[in-house]
Amino acid sequence: MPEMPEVEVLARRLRPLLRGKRIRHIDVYRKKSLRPTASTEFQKKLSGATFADVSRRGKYLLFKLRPKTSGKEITVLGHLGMTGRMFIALKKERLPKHAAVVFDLGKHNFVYEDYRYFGRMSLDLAPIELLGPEPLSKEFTTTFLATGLKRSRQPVKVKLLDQSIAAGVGNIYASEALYRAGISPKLASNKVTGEQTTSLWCAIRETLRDAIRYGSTVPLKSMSGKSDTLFYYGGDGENRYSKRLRVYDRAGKPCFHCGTKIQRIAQAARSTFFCPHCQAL
DNA sequence: CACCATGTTCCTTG
DNA sequence: CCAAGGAACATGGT
Repeated sequence: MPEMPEVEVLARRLRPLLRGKRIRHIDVYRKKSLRPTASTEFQKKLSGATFADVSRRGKYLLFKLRPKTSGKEITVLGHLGMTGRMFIALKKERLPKHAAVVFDLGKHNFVYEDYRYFGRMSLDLAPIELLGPEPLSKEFTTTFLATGLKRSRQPVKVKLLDQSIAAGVGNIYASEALYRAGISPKLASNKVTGEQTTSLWCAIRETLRDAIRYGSTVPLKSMSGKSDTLFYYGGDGENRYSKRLRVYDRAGKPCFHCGTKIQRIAQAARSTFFCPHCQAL
């Protein structure tokens, strides 16, 4: 689920569903999913609190809550890792096998589940201090991007995953943005020209904006077919969105622009997809 | 058994 | 001090 557009769509979906809901009780099935916060502290601080807002920063979700007794607002940070999901379900519905934390909201549960447990929910806000600007905000300028790229010899695809460059860009959209910009993922960051920086800047923003729009218009369905898991992810499908991802997970398939076979390579132990013709070095 | 998977952090090496 | 590479975290699917 979890790159910036997916998290943004999730935040938008959760916001109206959680606002005003009071937490009766919290079940912690996986204490490590709250690291570094202790489960006792988490439960004590949040039991009786009311959700006031849900927002996003990079790939992190921010839950704002009003405490039970008057006091200052509480912020809970959420991260979905690779496989995290969050959704609202009727209490009578069976919990998923890998439910990590479940908030009792009365008639409904707010469920955080994550079968690989790379994600987390915590009261520690330190992670967001290290993030670079939001790529769709005015703080993210071509100059900022150029400066970030200039002092690295890493391949530009690898550098795009650095959250201090543009918060929220992940492995899928890094490949997608480079394809749109016509830049080889292997090009060293400090060799990216000024002109290329500008097209990359545009491509990052277009790619993310399009992905948010896609997620905002497509019905988010569950994999189980039961409750709405508020989940979306997927490459080529049979539906009208089949061209949403242009290179990611399309190794061996023809480039939509020139027909050349899309290539998959490994960079920093992660897959990169690109068109060797449209993104020549 | 092998290799792959939307992410981050820690440890080592240079 | 920093940049870069690799492993670890954990549970699957193919």
